Amino acid sequence: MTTPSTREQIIEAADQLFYQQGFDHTSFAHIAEAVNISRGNFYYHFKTKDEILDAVINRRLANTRAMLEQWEIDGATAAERIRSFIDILIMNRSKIKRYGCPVGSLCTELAKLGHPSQSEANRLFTLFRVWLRRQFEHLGRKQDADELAMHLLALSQGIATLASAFNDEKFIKQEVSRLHAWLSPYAGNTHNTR
Amino acid sequence: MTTPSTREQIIEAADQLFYQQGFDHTSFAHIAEAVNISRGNFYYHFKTKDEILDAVINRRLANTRAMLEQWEIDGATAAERIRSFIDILIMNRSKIKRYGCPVGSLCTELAKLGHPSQSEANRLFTLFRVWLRRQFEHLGRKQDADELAMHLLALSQGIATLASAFNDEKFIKQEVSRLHAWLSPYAGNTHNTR
DNA sequence: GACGGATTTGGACGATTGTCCTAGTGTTTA
DNA sequence: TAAACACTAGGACAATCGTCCAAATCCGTC
Repeated sequence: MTTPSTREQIIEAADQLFYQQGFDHTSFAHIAEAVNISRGNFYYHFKTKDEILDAVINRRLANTRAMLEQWEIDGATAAERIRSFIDILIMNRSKIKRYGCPVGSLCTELAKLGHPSQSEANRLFTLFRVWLRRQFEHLGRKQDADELAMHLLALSQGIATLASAFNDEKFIKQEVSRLHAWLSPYAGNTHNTR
Repeated sequence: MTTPSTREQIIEAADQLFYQQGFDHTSFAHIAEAVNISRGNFYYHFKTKDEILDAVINRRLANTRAMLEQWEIDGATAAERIRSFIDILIMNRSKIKRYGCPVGSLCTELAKLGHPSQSEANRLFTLFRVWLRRQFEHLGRKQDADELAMHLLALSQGIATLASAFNDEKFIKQEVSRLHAWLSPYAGNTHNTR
């Protein structure tokens, strides 16, 4: 068990703080306190705050790719794999209730700031979109696979937003049940190979 | 045609800027420039920035109430009234594409900031929720009226978020069509009084 | 033990933030 | 005309922001 490098500690702390407090509102002082280093130390590891943001986004991209690959390994059928996606709403419900969706809230904030890394952050959405699209194609929905993927993505976003606004975990469970019921007709009568 | 008071001009400018740039990132200087007044003038009209926020929220609450009442007047049936709600996604698609949903993005930001006016902002969501619930009750769905209302609200949120991230107006139209198709089974075979 | 590169510290910097005050300009009322 | 009031301009203020630097410290190598 090696101790993570300072650079990685900064990225990890920034990742969490950007999620919990937002990018703009998170200052160097906040991150420094979390990692327990001096403010001046940042310049050695990152030239600007935007460089930290890029590192955080890359970290999230890598984590997301790893997660999708794992689902690909664990899920025997495409329907099962899509259920893995739906169930992250349940698994992360506690944090979602407090801070919403990490992807959606970051993209929305960067859009409002007109931030140059906006397109990089949006790649997180694209990752899910492409992956989900492929799953729906496996379910024999070649025609509207992308539409179904986007629909599922959109609903997940909205669920996170409302769960946070109404501080309601039960709503998440309710909508997840709805989603599973919505998915089941697609799940049947196809050869669910990968 | 009377010229609006300075106070109202401030609130209106702040409303737009909070939507376009976010609350935290919008400074007194931004608003002052938009209204063309000196920065020092603020203190006469508003003691703190939070007071401006409250005024903006109240303005949005009033506007939303007026809009819902108008829909109540214009729509002959409950289904027609719900369609009015769905169609704001189309009407505002240009701004939604750029800045997302004004309600959702504000509530998400205030939640991350831990801002005291968070609950006030969430009343905007409640306004829509209660109104939609009543419409679904009119459609004879007493049992799950609230669930349907929340579902519709959530999907609208997600559509706005993704349309903004992917900079895609066509996606809005696509999802609105889906929504109308989703609604039509509910719309039939009931007495659609108000 | 001495050297040298990697890492960290604490603080300086100019700019910007929200807040607050005083002086001044208008406009209405007596 | 004079007093009272509503409103505005401009700047001071302490704090905080992101950025940047010089000096100190750590640590492995000769």
